[in-house]
Amino acid sequence: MAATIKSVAELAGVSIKTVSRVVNKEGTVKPDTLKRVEQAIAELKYTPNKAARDLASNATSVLGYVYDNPNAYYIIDMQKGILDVCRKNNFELLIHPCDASSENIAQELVDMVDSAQLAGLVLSPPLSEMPDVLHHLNEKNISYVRILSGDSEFSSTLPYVLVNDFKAAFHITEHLIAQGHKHIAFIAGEVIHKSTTERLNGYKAALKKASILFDESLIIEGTYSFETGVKSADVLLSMPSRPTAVFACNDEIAAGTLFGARMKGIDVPNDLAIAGFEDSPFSRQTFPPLTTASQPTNEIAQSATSSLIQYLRAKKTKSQFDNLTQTFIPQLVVRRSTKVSL
Amino acid sequence: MAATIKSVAELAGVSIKTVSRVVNKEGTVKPDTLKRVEQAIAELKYTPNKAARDLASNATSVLGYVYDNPNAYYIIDMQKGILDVCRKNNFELLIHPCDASSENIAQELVDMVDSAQLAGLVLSPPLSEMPDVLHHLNEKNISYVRILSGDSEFSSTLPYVLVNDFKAAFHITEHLIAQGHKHIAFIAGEVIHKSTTERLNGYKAALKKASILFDESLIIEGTYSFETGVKSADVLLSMPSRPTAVFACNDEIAAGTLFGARMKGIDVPNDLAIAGFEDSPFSRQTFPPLTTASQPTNEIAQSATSSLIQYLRAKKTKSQFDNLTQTFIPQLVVRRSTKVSL
DNA sequence: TTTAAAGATGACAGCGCTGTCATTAGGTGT
DNA sequence: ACACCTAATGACAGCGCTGTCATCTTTAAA
Repeated sequence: MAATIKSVAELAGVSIKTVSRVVNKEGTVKPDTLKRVEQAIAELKYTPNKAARDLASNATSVLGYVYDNPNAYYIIDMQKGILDVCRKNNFELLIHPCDASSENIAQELVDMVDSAQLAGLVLSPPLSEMPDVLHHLNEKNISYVRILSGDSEFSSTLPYVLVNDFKAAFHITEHLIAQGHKHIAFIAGEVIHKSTTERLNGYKAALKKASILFDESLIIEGTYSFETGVKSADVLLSMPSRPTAVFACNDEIAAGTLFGARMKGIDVPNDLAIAGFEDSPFSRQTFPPLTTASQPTNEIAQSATSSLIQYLRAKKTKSQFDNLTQTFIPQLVVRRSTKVSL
Repeated sequence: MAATIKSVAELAGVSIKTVSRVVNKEGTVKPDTLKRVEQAIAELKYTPNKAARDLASNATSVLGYVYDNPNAYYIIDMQKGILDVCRKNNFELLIHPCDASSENIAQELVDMVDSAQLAGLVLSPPLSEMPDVLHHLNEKNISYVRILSGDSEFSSTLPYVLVNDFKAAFHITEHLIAQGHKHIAFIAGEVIHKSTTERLNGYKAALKKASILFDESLIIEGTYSFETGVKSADVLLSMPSRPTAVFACNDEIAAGTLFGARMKGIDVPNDLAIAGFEDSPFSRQTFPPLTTASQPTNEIAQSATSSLIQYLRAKKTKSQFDNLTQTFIPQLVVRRSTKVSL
């Protein structure tokens, strides 16, 4: 049978409470006692029983990662990042894919947290940006950390991590302009994603800086999907004065646009430059490879998760929680889809 | 505070044990008692405390999904399938990405199961096919279900699910032959994946059936990666008598091959037909879209997970476990990369 | 009607830990 | 020497459930 706290205590010649103190790093144990206990733990290969722990301390150590995002790579990266931090802190991770457009998504999440007895939630867009969801969580006093698109910090009791899509989009558009483009189309993703409007604003800002008139007809609304790209290519390429460049809101759209351009025999980047966003693995594998903006998803996830855990600890001990918000700026990656000579 | 079994018992006017019986569907409760208890549960919105349950029953209800697979889509699909079944059965899922090529992967897994106190493991290739890993798990009496490539059932106390890559590869190759190809190259993935050899064997069998001589020089060894495809295209296309078709072991390789062919100005499918495997989302999005074989990953995951849960139940009650192995055959999906008129 | 067997329910210990509070040991100052 | 304080440790209840076994109730057979 597995070792218990009792067997460790006996071997070390101390009470179980002292073992508990060592395991929980309470720090009020004499150095030599500490050593004896640690040795006993090692010898018996003791691992604290999670269930007993949770039960006794009336607090679980399971976080939930809730997502609704079509990008498998993004999710996998997020998961890895969250997991890394969870492991280091003895937390577990529960995965919960869901449908953000569902009628009662807020209730679903609350119920889920309840029934799975979660300590807290990691929310990525678009869930992290839905007022209704946040409101319900707040009401039930559920802890969560948000990853969201934005460029300015704001005050909040709960932790959050920002991704500055505005600046990244600005840089991409500037790059396009630097290649000589003046007619630059913008293909948007779901408007429910704040990233869409942030990226659009970055695009607009760059145009303005270059004194290029913003042309409403060059904006196409769609979803973060390959299909949107294909359809948009169709629309854009049959315009009387067609754009010479396209800034797609993500790589999927960009890949679709590329596909659509191909269908029409349009050469990329000579006849049409295409830029994406997110640096998905396949953005390197299209022909030609896509210019894009790369965000350190893994790091973002880690940062968010450790903030959440710190918050939970502070909450438990009722101590002060310093909400040190990190901001990440996706970096421009130039590839052949926007530049001939590379 | 949240309702406990005690409060439910009081409200229903029964003992806590009876509530426990209802919650666990033991079936030895009178219909009207049952109704009273159920009503009390609903009224108090009672959810059993997982920690207490696990502690008292000395068994956790957390499964682990261990994977080392470069295909994000595959993993996401697997996860969803596993999760669906877990939810229905009140199990939780712990995700554990790992590196199969690591020296002490077996030990890592054993330790992980230990420290996270897992009930069982879901193993997908290549881990499900590594004798050393399985051996270690067996030694520690850890329960697991395997998803693996194979075409014949075999006896095993532990559950497993088969994916018949042989037949699927056979069909793909036959399709290529039907298009008039006689010079068909095969680009292999990691040999550690049994799927690689299964697919190669399917390829060989189809050639044989069509009386086409197997040509060793048309076989290229590589990894399941885009890069392998690019490099292979280079090699194949500079052969004196170059192949007219390529069967790539997965879509990534196929996409790479397509990319490589493009670089050389080779037209697909007219000058070179390319088939992949796995039906990854991007196989639809290359230009031209890839012919491939589609496996119902989600179903496979579900099947595997429910087998595992059944096994665990049987083990707990020491009853007979019927190892009903399911076999899945990936289906041929024909797209333009192998066929001009479509 | 009596009696045994089966069915339904309850009492209670105990799973392995943490929190609370009591106790003991080890200084410090007078 | 004493009281006095702090640091280190231990005793013990109890977290919310399940398993075991005892008890009570019903049903069917004699």
